[in-house]
Amino acid sequence: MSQDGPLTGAALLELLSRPAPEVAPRLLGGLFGHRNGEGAVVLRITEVEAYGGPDGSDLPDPGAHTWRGRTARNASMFGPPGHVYVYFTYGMHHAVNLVCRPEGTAGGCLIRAGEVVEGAALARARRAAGRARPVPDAALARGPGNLAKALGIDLSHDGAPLAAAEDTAAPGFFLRPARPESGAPVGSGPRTGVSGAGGTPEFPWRWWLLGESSVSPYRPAVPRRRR
DNA sequence: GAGGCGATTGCCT
DNA sequence: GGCAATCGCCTCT
Repeated sequence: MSQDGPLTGAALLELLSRPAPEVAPRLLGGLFGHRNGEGAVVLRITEVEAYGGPDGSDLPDPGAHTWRGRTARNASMFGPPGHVYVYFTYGMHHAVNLVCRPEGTAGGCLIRAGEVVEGAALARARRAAGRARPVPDAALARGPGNLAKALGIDLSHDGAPLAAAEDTAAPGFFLRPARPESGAPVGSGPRTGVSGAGGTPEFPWRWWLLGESSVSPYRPAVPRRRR
């Protein structure tokens, strides 16, 4: 994939090399897109969460998949920045993170929600699969599982590189962060669905654009009942 | 090798 | 608001 737009590629890598809680708010309002053989879907990011590293690291995060160290599943989170970490959960949902921090250190930003600004027809078709009712446009990419589905993302994309600008011909991912001076009102709070210490107000590592209908509702982690 | 559970979602009551 | 669906990964035996 064409990796380096002249200046933007370097700027993107510089941004993504920082700790995730620093990067995440900067992603709000930016564009994130994915193109494959079916076409491209592009989002304006409206909700993100930051995740850190393992116990004993310089950014320990008991709510992160990396908390117990590197495994085959989370290896991408320890990889170089400017790539994506895709995981599969609940037996049916995928979610996508942008890997942050230099290689060897773990961190990432979970893209939780966005407003579809390009490829809405394709996103609608993907989201409609297996459903009785149509999906409102504001909900096409509301929630990490829905967002991954709208973008056509699955485990085969884990570790894929991120380009700094959209190449309208090449398949793959691209990211265009928001301009730092864009002063849109932002909310922040505890991360959704994170259990244990990582879900406490001490980790207010979720950010969203206020007043956006595509932002997912907050849900605290619910301990699963035993059968 | 087995068992538990999850950075969720959508339907049902 | 409650809860089933569904399976790969992780932990423990």
